[in-house]
Amino acid sequence: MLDLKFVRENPDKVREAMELKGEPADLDHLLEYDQERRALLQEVEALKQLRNRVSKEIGQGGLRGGELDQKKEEMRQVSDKIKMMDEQLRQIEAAQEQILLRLPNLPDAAVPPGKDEADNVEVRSWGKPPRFSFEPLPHWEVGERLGILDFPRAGKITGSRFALYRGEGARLERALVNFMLDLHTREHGYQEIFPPFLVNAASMTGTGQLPKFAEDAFRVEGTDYYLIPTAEVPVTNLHRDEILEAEALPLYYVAYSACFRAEAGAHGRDTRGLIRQHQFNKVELVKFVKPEHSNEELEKLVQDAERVLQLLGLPYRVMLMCSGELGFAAAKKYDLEVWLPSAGVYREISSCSNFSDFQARRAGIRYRPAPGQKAQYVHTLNGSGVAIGRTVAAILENYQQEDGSVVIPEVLRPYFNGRSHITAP
RNA sequence: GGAGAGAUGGCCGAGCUGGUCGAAGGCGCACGACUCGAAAUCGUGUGUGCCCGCAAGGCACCGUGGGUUCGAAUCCCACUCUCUCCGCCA
Repeated sequence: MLDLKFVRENPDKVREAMELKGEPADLDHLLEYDQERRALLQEVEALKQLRNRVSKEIGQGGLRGGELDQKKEEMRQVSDKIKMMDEQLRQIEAAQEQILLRLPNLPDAAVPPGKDEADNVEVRSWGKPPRFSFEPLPHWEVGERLGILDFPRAGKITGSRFALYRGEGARLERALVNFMLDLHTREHGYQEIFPPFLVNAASMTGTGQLPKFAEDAFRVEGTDYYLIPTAEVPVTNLHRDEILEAEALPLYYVAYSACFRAEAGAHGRDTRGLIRQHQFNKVELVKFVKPEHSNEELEKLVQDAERVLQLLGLPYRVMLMCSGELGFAAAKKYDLEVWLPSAGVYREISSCSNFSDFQARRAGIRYRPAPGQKAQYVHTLNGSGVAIGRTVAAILENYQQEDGSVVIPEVLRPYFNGRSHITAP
């Protein structure tokens, strides 16, 4: 959320941001409501002042019979009027809030302007795509031949866009979760969190999923609970409505969670394999930092995510997202894209964003810069460290052998009793 | 699921027979005094948001939402959450 005062004073900047991001919102009405609200507020506050003053007079007991009754009657009418105006005010404020919650964050100055992924900028790449002496198969075929992925059964049990892992496949998924958690907690200084997978509407609003993207989330019928689309939601909201001590910053958290996405509007895209699922696993990195450090913290966050892919030996590139690809809440974002040999393309496997104070303002996450000073909003960041399902896909494809087996990356072998291959039973 | 207790400022905690309560007291914190310096001690100060604005000022907030009243932290109703006990249960 943007600061209303900032919006009022810099409507052009807000408009520019909406255009750059392709995230339109009703700024004109917001500004109208703002004017209306302030005028009404002055009126009603004058009435409240009057009521407070007269009520105090009455309380002091100086008034006698007729005069007392007259004042009470007057104030009764004033109160009625106040009640009406307060209700009006409440409606304006609610309408205003709805628009304000739909205004996108401003892009960071370093973000390249652009419309779609063609305008993203490659920052660096790592590793070389492997050469095959045979035609590499897509990961779902590798997995199905090995008997470790079973999409037909997942479809029977639940429906499309769900996966079932079996045997070494299930173990691979679990190994990756543990490997990533171990790496980030032991070597990168993150504290492990295991959060609830269901959150309330306030939390979804705090990180920006609501109100704008309600159709992307699964909601539990008859409740106020949503299945989390990412651990970012519970972990960022961990400090909702809190004032943190300056010495406590920066805070680094890492969390494994299942993630649930309705994938509304994704009909026909990535219908096969593990790339786009309604439920997938992810290890997420979340940071709370002082505003002046957020961009350097983003760089470190990206490197922490890259480390996962490097240790797994998976070729990838780092892309700086252009304004149009930034999304609603981010000020700056990098994607890590991993090489998928079967399609011959790089696919997103991690997304690392600096949200500046956008989420912090929504969620009321502040810190006190120095004792006695006014609390101000922290900056929040998060990034996948990394998505598990897509990592499985990348491993199956990059490490597949001509005989149908898959080499287990060395760092994962401790989780496989030292074994080096996944082979068909 | 049943019964009871509670929710107050950065934290703890009074107030809850309605007005003198934005709220005692303590802790914490800031500044000052004392000191070579520090601790201890003493003094002063210290919530948030909004409106107006040169300044002064005003309004709101005591879990949330309603109600009663000239006036509500205080009374009434509903809801949420926390704790205790009982039941059920992985």
